[in-house]
Amino acid sequence: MAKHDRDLSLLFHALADPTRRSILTRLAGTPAAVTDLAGPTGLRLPTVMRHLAVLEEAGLITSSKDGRIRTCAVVPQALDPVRTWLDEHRAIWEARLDRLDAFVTNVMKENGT
Amino acid sequence: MAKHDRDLSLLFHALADPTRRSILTRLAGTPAAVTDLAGPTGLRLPTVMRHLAVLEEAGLITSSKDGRIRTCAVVPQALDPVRTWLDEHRAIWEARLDRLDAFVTNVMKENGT
DNA sequence: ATCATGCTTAGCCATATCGCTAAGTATCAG
DNA sequence: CTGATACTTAGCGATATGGCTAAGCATGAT
Repeated sequence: MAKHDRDLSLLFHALADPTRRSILTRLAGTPAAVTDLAGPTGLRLPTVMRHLAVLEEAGLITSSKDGRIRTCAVVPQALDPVRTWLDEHRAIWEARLDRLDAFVTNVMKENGT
Repeated sequence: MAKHDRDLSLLFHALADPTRRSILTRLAGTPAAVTDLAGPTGLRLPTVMRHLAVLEEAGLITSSKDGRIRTCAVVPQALDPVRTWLDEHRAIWEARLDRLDAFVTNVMKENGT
């Protein structure tokens, strides 16, 4: 439970910036070099590097250097914890909405969670 | 597309803090008063108030005051934009993983999306 | 009227974030 | 070797964040 706290915080924080999200979107189709990623943002290279570092720390992207070119690529499974958190909470929230709190409690008992 | 940018940033930022996530979790089952929410965090009231303000600005909770007690409750649909963003990106990312980009494009055409 | 309770506001401090420039380092081309 | 390219590092400034205390205000109980 509390174990994933840091992961989640890093992930959510990484996703909280429009520039970083646009980088992720741009990176979705194909891996790209740092300069290619910087282009459309209109930001300077060091600034973009920082964003990439944040994304990499959160585990959302990987990068490797070939010659003088660093290529960045997306890490699809990285979003799993976010998705899990979302699913759990949506379940509880909607249960509350439908006034089925008891039901949820029951399901959780059945799952042994 | 760019229209939801601010919403998403506010949402992700609100979710990036462990204290705020714990408040949301605590609030999942039942609405609660500010003091009740502050208790388990070990933080002072003004600090908790700030967290609540962030959550409310992001649309994740609502609050109303009855007498001198402010009661906070979760807003379940608030997570929809997050879920949407996640779904879209997971689709693209996994497509890339499985090298089935063409297939996804196809499905999207069939769905008229 | 008085006091306790529950929230609210104002303001301080430390640290983090996001942008930048300037000056590196490391390839690759000629 | 020289120069261009592609990143990298160092460090600065403005603003935002997350915590606090102290003091204020409104309501409920006595």
